[in-house]
Amino acid sequence: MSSLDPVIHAPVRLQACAILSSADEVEFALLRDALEVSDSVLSKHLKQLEEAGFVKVRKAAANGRQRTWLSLTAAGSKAFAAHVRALQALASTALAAE
Amino acid sequence: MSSLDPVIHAPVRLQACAILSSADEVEFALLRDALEVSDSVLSKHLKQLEEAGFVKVRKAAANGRQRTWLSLTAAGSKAFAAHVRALQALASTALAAE
DNA sequence: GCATCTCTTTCCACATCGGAAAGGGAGAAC
DNA sequence: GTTCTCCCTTTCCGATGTGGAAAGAGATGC
Repeated sequence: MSSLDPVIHAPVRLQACAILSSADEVEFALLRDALEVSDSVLSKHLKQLEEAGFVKVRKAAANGRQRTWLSLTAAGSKAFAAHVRALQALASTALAAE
Repeated sequence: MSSLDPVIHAPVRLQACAILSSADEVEFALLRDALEVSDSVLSKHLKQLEEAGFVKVRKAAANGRQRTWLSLTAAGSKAFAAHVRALQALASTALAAE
């Protein structure tokens, strides 16, 4: 019945996708702080999203330090949007009773 | 950061709450079929919701067979509504970028 | 009694998760 | 040019969650 993608549904990744969908690119450290997770935890979640083809990783050995920039792929945006729609469908089922 | 309740967020329980919130009472078998899970799986998820104070179980040894009726408690409705609001907040963050 | 229906509980194997710590890899410092 | 530091990655670990199968339990119906 459900079209809830488990790769996206996990709280950390769901919120990561929401943040990523709100900007072209987001820095690793910014995402880590926003989600309030450790480096390793974020890295592991991003790996899952990347392996699912939802996130693109860009390493920029930019001015001085190296930084990692994350963004949703087209497939990622699409999957996230579908996920949100599925959640909204759930919620509207609920709201219909009020 | 997140106000996503893990007891509610798990897909099976999230959908169970959505269904329960759309009716006064729902029969065990109907919920099981709607969620497409086995008896044991539904029973275990309901137990978690019950222990969290979100679901009330009513056993009706009614006409012939015994039936189990489920409903959200006031706390359950409140928690589910809060959860939906948290999800909507996430989604709106995302939509702001479009 | 004995079977039947309707859950509930137990057992088990497996996946997921987070934290700590060790491991790179790329510049910066000296 | 070796060492240091920064910025992630990966590994290791224990804890938790999940589903399926099967046994159990409680209330009828025969």
